[in-house]
Amino acid sequence: MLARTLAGPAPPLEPSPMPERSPEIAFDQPCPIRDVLDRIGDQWSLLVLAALDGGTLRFNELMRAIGDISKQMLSQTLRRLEQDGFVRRTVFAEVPPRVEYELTDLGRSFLGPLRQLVHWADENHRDIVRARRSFGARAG
Amino acid sequence: MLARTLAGPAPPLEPSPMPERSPEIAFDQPCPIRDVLDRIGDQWSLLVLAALDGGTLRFNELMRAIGDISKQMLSQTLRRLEQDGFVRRTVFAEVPPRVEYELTDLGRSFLGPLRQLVHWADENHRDIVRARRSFGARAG
DNA sequence: CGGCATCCCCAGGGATACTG
DNA sequence: CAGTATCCCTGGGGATGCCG
Repeated sequence: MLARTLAGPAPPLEPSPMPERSPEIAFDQPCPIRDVLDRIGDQWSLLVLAALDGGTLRFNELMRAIGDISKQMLSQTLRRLEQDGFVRRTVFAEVPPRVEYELTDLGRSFLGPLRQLVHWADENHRDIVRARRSFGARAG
Repeated sequence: MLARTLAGPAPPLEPSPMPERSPEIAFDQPCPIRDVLDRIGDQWSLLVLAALDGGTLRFNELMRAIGDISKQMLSQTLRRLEQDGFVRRTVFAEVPPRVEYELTDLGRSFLGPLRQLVHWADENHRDIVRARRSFGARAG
């Protein structure tokens, strides 16, 4: 299946007609990209990462910052991000309890490519909306 | 909600509490990024785009290329990508019917940022897997 | 061949209540 | 405050069949 293609070695910025396959790569997940995208591709992970880009936040601060996320989802999302090494969780032995979340180096390094994507989205959103409209005009 | 932050030109490094919603912000989608991500963030869009990076393909060729996608999902994914202007669909009046899919300029331009992300995923996948394992060691 | 329509199932996720 | 446990329901998406 094509999943392998996405996992190719280096992303040539030049248009390369032949995507090379690396036959020997097969760890836990068949495709690193699918693996990564399955995580950050969910409804909330990117929002959480973006929120933490501003600095350390506590659980409820994150809830308020994102606004429309449930406790359960925030909790689950944070655990996964922590698990994958994007986020560091620090518990303070206080009363009432305090837990702080912050980006790790890995998490911060991810924001680079992410910003590229965000930038592209910003730049091209108008075109997309326009395409969508004109498509709506042609079809129903 | 935080969605706006992702759409901003430059993410504010100051922790800016935005507890209130902006009721007036409502184009088609509240946030370009959410809008774009909701599309390409699904299970299949990126795979389709990657497949078409190699060149024009027909419907069944795409099915075979991706391998584990159903007709319905491929059809739906292609329609959305076409709708958003990433993909061009060409129907040939032949018997049997022939339909070809190819990337538009917009679609191709998107592969730039995408490759950055792919590159990052490739580079850091090992670290992620490692983090995941060590987390599994600490917790259950 | 290239799809849309239909059926059907189950897991993702919201709401709520409870705990440390 | 910072979660976990439980319930419940919706809709995403697979399988299949039909049509141009």
